[in-house]
Amino acid sequence: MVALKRKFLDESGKRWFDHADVVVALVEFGGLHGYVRISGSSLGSMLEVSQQAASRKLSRAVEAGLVDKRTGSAGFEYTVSEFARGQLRRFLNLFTAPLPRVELGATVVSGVGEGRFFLELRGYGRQFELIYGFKPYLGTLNLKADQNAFDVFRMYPSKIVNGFRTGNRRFGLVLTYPAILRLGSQVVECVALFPEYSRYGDDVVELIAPFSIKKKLGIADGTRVLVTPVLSVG
Amino acid sequence: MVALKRKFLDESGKRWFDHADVVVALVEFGGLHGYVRISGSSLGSMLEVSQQAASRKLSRAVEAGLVDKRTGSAGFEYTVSEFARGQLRRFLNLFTAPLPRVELGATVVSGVGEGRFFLELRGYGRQFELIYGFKPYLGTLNLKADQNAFDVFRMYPSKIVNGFRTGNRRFGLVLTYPAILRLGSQVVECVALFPEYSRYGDDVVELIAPFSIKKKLGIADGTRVLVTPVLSVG
DNA sequence: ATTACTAAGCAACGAGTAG
DNA sequence: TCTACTCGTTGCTTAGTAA
Repeated sequence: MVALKRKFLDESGKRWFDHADVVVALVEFGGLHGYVRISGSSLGSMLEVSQQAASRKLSRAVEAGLVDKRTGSAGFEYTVSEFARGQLRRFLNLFTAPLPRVELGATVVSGVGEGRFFLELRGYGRQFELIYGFKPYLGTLNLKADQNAFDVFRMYPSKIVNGFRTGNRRFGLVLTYPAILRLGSQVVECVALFPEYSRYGDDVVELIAPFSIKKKLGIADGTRVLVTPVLSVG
Repeated sequence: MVALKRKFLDESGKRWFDHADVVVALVEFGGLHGYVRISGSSLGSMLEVSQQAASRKLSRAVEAGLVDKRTGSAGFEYTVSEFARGQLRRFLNLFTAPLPRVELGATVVSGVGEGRFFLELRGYGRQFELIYGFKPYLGTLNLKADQNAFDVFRMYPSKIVNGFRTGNRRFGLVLTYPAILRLGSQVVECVALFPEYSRYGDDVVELIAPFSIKKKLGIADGTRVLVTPVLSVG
């Protein structure tokens, strides 16, 4: 049972917002469309820090690969790196994109039964009840979506189930999203789970409901279904 | 001669990127569309800092007015404040808006002749020459634009003229942008200046060129002109 | 003018713990 | 469980200065 750590955020140190001051300043002064000639002291006066601090911040942002540096005729010039632009694009997308009404196509797959194990843990179970007001059926329905499901769900407000530790074992947090599952004309309200530690990738959705979804809808592995993130259940 | 400090960036401490980690995490977990239930320890595990640090960061972001806090059924809930959303919107604009081909309508106004004084300072003059390759005529043409000119120009890559100090006097930095000035069919390539310290507001554009623009175009106070930011002169 | 070093001060961090 | 306190340590920031 190898659990992978899901990256809710990028790797520390290489996240653009670890160097947000430098990146934002560069963007504000045109560093998105080309190299900007800027000295440590100028950056310092804009960010209201010393020349030394500003120079250091710049070097570190360059080291982290978020800012590109070159030598111009009148000193060093900097621009926002393509790597940082990529991260920014994703972030801005979250900001500007209206909540999409997406019906994710997905195929029912079989889990390994560990969903039951986790749901039985008081640390998780109590939180689910508190947040959603129902005692979940002790088993998850696993779907393999046709695309990256987490990227779709994460645009919605998550209800966070906090992690905890029992004895010497740590259990990670779980991002949960209210969802609707469709099979033909049948509709089930449920909750999608994206655990911090999971055996699955971002295209797998684990669903819970107050009852066995499989039995209620009469589905088996391989059945095609549609799943949609929603703002709230009920 | 009262010089106002132009705000290139927002006030320190109340800038969203001073709390970028918290704001970004909140956005990533849906805090844009409503309150998100999140504990210090959860935020900590996402940002890879301790529970204490995460709680502190949250409180500080709340104090700064960037994050709103409320008490939910299962603990505190947070959302990105409208104040922060405003800052983010402006930032996103810089990022997503294509460089607009704007012709700013403006009226020629008379300055107080201090343009000449600043241009004569070696600290500025040498940098202008180095960057733009011409010795500026010792006087600025001042325009009062019909809208906030700085907000338009700042979408373009700026060439920064660094500040300096002579004796005990400090001279702030100047953001400069290549521009084109139009009067009827006549066109002049010039450079727009937005000094850190200025007597004017963001709707006033100070222009320099290798020659006297006023004489070349035969204009006087009150003449209507059009000014357009461009990527480069020549 | 610039960047970058060192030393001293101070703010932020994590560990432990209380409420 | 949570938040929030203290405290010792770490690491960032600044001033001064060299190159």
